[in-house]
Amino acid sequence: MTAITPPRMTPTAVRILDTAEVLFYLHGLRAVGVERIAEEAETTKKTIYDRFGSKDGLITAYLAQRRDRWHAYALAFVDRHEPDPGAARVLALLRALDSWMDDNARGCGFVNAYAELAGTGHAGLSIIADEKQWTRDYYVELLTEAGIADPQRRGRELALVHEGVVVQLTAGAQPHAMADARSLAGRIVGPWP
Amino acid sequence: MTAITPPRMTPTAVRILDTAEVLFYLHGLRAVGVERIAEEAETTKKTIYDRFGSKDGLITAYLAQRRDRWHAYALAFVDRHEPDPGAARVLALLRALDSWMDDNARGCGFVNAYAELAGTGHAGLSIIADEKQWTRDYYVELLTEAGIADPQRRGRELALVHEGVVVQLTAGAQPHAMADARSLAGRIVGPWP
DNA sequence: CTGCGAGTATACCGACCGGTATGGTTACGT
DNA sequence: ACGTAACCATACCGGTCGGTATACTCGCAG
Repeated sequence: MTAITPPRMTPTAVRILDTAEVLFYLHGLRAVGVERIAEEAETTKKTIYDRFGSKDGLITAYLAQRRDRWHAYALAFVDRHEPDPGAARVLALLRALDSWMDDNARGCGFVNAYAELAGTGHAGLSIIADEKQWTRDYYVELLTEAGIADPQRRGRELALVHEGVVVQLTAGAQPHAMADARSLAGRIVGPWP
Repeated sequence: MTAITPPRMTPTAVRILDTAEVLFYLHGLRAVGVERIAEEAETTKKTIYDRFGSKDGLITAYLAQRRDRWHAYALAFVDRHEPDPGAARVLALLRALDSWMDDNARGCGFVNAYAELAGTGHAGLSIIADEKQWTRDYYVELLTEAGIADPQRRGRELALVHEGVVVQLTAGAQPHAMADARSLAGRIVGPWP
């Protein structure tokens, strides 16, 4: 039995993880050392290793927390802005992304993490795939409850646009990409010729 | 005058750059040390620094070479497979990406590099933006020569799909994403309701 | 009262990092 | 023949990396 102990989220562990989330997202995984996280979280390396076991453990916890945070954000945004099933509710998920990116201008944290983790057998890779699948599935779910035809395929198409716009806005240096994404998404959701 | 001396591409410099391109793409920028590049290129750190000045200089040269290689590949692919203007020729650019990714399964090297460089003032960042703009512009150009209406907007939409499918195929772990991208792109290029 | 978990503080480890220094060997153009 | 550019080999530099060890304080539950 090699049961993996999940980190015990003591108050200091919460502070560590919140600090790590900011730094990892802002500067990248390898660019941020454990010592710097300890300093900015006002604790010590010892405590980080007591709580998370290793830097890889901390990275995994970071990805899981970020995934959960995005899911909660998207769910709440859609429910609050478009509570009723329909095309507008589907498109609200893209608006959630737009709003989310106001505070996340460095692109998709999962794509960025993938860039540094792919090829290694890192535990965080499955969390990254998880997040992408969740967003695809949520589009499909919203299309289904809206009674729109062929929700699976349209959901996957919306997910394509969803990921594409993030890249264009950041690496692509295309500040108006969201408008294109919205109009394209509107046509994917709308009636078909 | 602080004229930047471009690297003199001696035979060894070519070997260094080719090795760097493979290693940087496969493992990431920070994950690969100068010493390892020297070993695998069968040369020495001294020569690397003589030719490229610094690791950042080598990274910049890597991005420039990769950009040029993709441009040449895309141009040649489209011309060879669909020499005549029209919708099929526009879609051939997406097929070029499909083919390109057979040997580049780790996603977009520029998006990956952006993940590690964003926020720094690295010279490579403008090369990344360059590449994204070139691909967008090429879509627009192909649409224009095909005589398709509203080529600017459709070009930007195709570029969205283009970037989106790479993310879904790699970080998204969605092996069938290319089929969705193709059918969506087909509708973007095709007649409008 | 005692034991324990949480946390602090600090020193340390070997390995590796980007980058430099020294010195020597070839090949080639003038 | 001589200078120069390209390259090789190796040792070295200060700094940082992930991770460990030691020793201490504090609050709390038995």
